Amino acid sequence: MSQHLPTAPYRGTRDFLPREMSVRQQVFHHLYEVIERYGFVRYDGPVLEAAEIYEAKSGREIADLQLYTLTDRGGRRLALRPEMTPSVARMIAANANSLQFPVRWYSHVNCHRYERPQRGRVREHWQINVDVFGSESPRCEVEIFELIHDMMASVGATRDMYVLRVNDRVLLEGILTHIVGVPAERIRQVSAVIDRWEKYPREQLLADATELGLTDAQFGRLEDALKADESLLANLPDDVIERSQLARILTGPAKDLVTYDPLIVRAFEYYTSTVFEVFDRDPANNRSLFGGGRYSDLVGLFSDRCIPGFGFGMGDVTLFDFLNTHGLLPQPRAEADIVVIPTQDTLYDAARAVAHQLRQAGWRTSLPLEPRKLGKEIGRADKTGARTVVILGPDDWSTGKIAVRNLTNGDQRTIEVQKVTSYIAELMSH
RNA sequence: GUGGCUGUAGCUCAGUUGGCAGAGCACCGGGUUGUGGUCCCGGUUGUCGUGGGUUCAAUUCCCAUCAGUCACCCCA
Repeated sequence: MSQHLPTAPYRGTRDFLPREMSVRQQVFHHLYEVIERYGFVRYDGPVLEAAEIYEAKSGREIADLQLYTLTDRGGRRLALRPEMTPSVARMIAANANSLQFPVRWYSHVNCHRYERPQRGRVREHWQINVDVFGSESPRCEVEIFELIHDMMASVGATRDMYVLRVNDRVLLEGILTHIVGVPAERIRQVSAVIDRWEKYPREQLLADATELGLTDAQFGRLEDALKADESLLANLPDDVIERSQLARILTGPAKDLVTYDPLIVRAFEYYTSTVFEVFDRDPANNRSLFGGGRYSDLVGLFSDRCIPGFGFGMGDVTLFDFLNTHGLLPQPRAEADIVVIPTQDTLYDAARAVAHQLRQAGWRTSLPLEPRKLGKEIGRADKTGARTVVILGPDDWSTGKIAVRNLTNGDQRTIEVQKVTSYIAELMSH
């Protein structure tokens, strides 16, 4: 009685078999292409980092509860990266003296968080990270927002399927300070209440606010402020508006890229002004798809230089839920375009030569590895998705000919072997 | 970390007044020797998630545990 190891992947992690991988590759290929079209260049980095880089700025929840940590043989405390932003900030700091700012960088990496798996959330996810470093200009925001819409369009999404909700912590702070009258030391806690605004009943929010020292009148002003549109910004002092990149966007021609929403807060502590989240409009995925923001100080963890960053992370789990919900997932790609089948084992080397010719011409071509009856082999070729089979039989071959069968419509023609690539090119073109 | 639901062949599932397990699909082979997608025939596959308990006997009842799933917390 043998005891085998489990075949299931570790909880919250996923195997990607070729069929799923094909779908993923197609989707990500579209995204990479759009990102690179904006002039972003790809980087990568280690999955292990010093645990400290997350404990400083990522937020208590992540550092205390969701970090995979380990101690190496030298006693160093390490963590599996739960997100990429601290890593890229580290790389920027390390290479700041040789980079020409601003830089546009992107990556696609796996990140780990120790969480309880459920819809939209696993323990290892694959996240695309897109960041601009070295510019305070609101043009960073505009460029990234435009990029996001292009990325969504590239995978088939239309603007009615999702919404890009944007806020600015500078504006939020201004509202809390100057309109609601929240003391500076309570801003963060009140922000956390706002983060939960859409999920909690009003009584709960009121109770939380009261506990933080807000009067009923203040809570009323908070409610009104959070319901208001961008006209509210007129009530804020000039110096607050001055410090906000978003305020300038909301009054300019790029305004229609985003929806201003004072409820967007985000948990990462390192965000300093603009914050945004993309939401699926379908109620089946009632959570944010992905998001990002502006962080002025993160590079400062590693260096005296102050290099601002602005960017976002897009995780695969929520993205694929979105694509699935909207029927936007592509079909897996066929394993091969063409299968070359010898009807007798003695014709294997001849088939190999024909296959080689087709591969030289760029076709994905496979040969059976085990001898089988022709009918079986054609059936197998069909199931793998090949649209064409080339059949080598002794009679045809002795006169320099082969049979080419179109599996889509069953048409078959016997042609001279020298013409195989041009004939198939013609066949595949429609 | 908290709570609800679920756990039988590779997949989707059926299977109780407790008696040593089934279907469809998939996979493999055959229906005469070089022609698939339909049809017919045959075959492989399960410690009934795991460990205990009750019982003459448990897939079926009880407990625990693990896993999946949904919600909460939080977030991507």
